[in-house]
Amino acid sequence: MRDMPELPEVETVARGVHDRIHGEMIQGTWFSEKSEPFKTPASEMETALTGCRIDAVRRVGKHIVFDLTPSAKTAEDVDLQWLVHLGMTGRLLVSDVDVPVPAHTHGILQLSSGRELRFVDARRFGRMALHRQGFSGTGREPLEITVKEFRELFRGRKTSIKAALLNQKLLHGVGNIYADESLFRAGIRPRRAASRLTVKESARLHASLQAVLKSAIALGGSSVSDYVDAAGVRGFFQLKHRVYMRTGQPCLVCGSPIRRILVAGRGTHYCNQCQR
DNA sequence: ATACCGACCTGTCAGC
DNA sequence: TGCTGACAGGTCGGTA
Repeated sequence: MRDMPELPEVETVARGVHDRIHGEMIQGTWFSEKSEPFKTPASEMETALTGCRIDAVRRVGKHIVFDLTPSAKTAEDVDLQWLVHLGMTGRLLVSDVDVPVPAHTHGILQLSSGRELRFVDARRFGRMALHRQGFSGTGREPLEITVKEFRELFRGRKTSIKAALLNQKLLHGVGNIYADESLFRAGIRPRRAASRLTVKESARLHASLQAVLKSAIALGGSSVSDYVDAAGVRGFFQLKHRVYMRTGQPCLVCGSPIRRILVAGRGTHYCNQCQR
């Protein structure tokens, strides 16, 4: 089981990084040669970030947003933000400078406390970028959307409900694990057409999605320090998930074997008895 | 416009 | 034992 940063994990990381480094100044930066995956060129990030104060670190969707105050304020940079997306394998570490830099480190912020914020990402699906207009994400926040708005997201969508849940332009923050888990808890098959959910079903899905995300955030809280300071999440997910990666194992509700199919190109896990 | 699919990238693991 | 290939998936860009 690998760590796959979705909303709860990103929330956990963002809170942990905020608690450790907010208020610090960025005294310098380093970015790896492999700058191709970066949305903003490394030289541009270097120039913009150096001298900034980190006011806050927070989550928007699956993005980690650093709210910055530049040293020499210009109108252009008043709302400067630094965005980090962890992709599949990205980690943010707060380390003392004498701690060896891990393999696959692609970005470092040198902080006024003498520590460093390090972005480590073996697979390089992660991204770093500057943003200047107030980043609000690509879609709606799953934890804030009302049940009525939630239902309206899927109106006219020919695609499956699972694909719709994963579509970051509709909701942002939901990934493969929480899509499967919330559909199981709502009793809805992943291949159901999004536009065909009944009012009751979309209400159940809204409730179960929020419940599972909140529950995972609560569990993630205890993993914050481990995650940020050291190696990574040691699979606190398995304790909670009921279908994800449980192919062939008995459903925890009815006992029938959990099935695995491909939906929207993703491994998708569900119970054929409990989900209709 | 919406929807779908392959590419990106490398660590892990099953199977020989 | 050691190697090979399939697999994992968030997002983006190309195509239907």
